[in-house]
Amino acid sequence: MLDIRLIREKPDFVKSRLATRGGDDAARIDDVLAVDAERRKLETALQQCNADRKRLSKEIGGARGRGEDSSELEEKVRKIGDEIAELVRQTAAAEEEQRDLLLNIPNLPHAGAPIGKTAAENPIVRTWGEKPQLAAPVLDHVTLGAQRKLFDGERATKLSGSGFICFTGAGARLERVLIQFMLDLHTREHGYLEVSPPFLVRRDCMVGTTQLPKFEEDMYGFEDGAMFLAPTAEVPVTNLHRAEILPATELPKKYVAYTPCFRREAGSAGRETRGIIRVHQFDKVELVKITTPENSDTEHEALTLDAERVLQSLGLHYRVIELCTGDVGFGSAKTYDLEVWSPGQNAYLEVSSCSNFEDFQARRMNLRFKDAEGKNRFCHTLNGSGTALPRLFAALIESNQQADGSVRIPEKLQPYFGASVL
RNA sequence: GGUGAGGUGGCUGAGUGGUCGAAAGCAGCGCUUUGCUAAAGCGCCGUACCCCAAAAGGGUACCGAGGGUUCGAAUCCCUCCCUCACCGCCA
Repeated sequence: MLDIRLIREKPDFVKSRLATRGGDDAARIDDVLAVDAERRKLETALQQCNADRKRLSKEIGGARGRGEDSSELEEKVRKIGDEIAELVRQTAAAEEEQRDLLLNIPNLPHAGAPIGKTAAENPIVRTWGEKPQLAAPVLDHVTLGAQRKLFDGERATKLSGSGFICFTGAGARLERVLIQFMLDLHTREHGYLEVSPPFLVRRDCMVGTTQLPKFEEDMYGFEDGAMFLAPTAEVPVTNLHRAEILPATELPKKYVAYTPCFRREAGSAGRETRGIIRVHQFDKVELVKITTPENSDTEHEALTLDAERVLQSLGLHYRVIELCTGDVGFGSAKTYDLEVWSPGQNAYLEVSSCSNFEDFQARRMNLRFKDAEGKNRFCHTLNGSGTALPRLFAALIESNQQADGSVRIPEKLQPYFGASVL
């Protein structure tokens, strides 16, 4: 959520920053400003009435204490009471309208974000490793998975419908081992605290981390929208500190969490749906940082490197791209995507998205910290998916396939997996 | 799921209809005195929002949340959430 004061004080700046995203968000700024002006007018009138009532009510108390007649005063206050009731109604309506508007306005792109309209304009920041030299024919993960019986899409569909996957045998083992490998890497070498949060969260949490109200159709909700299956661990983990004021000495908070993630993927049927690339339920190991505004850029770079370490450790060729202003997500100011090379698809595949939300989520969650001067300020929140498991899995087996049809297990993973080939 | 007890400022804890934004204590900040650690006295010590060009200043709201009763609610009534205890059921 954007700061209403920033909008009030620098509307042109806000509009021009929003315009770099494309779309008509700039027009909404005028709507917000109009509602804000009206709201404040109402609030001032309401406060005046409240002050009058408070004063007169005390007079009534005093008069009664002295045994004097107060019926005239009471009549006066009764009238003010009616006025207050009406003003309260109007003020509440204006507040709600303002909040609804604000909740649907995206974050301002980071000052240094590359300007662009579509994903095609995302610059490549850096590239690591090289495409593996594989003997022809190069098989994709679907074929490899079928040959090695690593997962069973048909039977998963029998259980839950299309878009679900069931890992089996060595595949299930590899999946589990990747999770543990990542958790160990981030806790032991990068200083993250492991948490294992609930997967079901209240509606408030989904609003806090910007999934709602805009993307409700992509979420699995139930109990009349009161509860949701988390689409990413970012939701429960970031919300751990919702409505808290953290001591500055405790920042940055660094969390790593493994959770399954649930997404409807509404409207994406047929796109990238081959195999296990896009499914409704998948495992993910997520990194979350909560920092001060001063340190958020530095921490964001470090977070991205931490996520990259996973791919490096597994010897997977990847590149880092930065999302341009037209492609960056609704709540994010700045995002790096990690794209791993998929030999089977002969393309780069997004496995990890490292975003800096600045204070956009913190304002929604009322997540603050006490700075050196004792002032309460909003935190900055960052997260990077420490990698979506099925995609990592796919790239891993494709990149390590051997001429004889077996799959080599990367060295770092062997102690976890217990074998060198699959 | 049932029954009971509760939710008050950073913490402890008073307060059952009218100068209560809220006693007192602790912690914290400042000053004074004595002074080796330390002690005593005094003062300050919540958040959000609104008005004001800004500062100064003024105002409103907030005692788990939301409604209601009333001229007036921390205080009375209703609903919900949460915590604790016990009982039941159960992986």
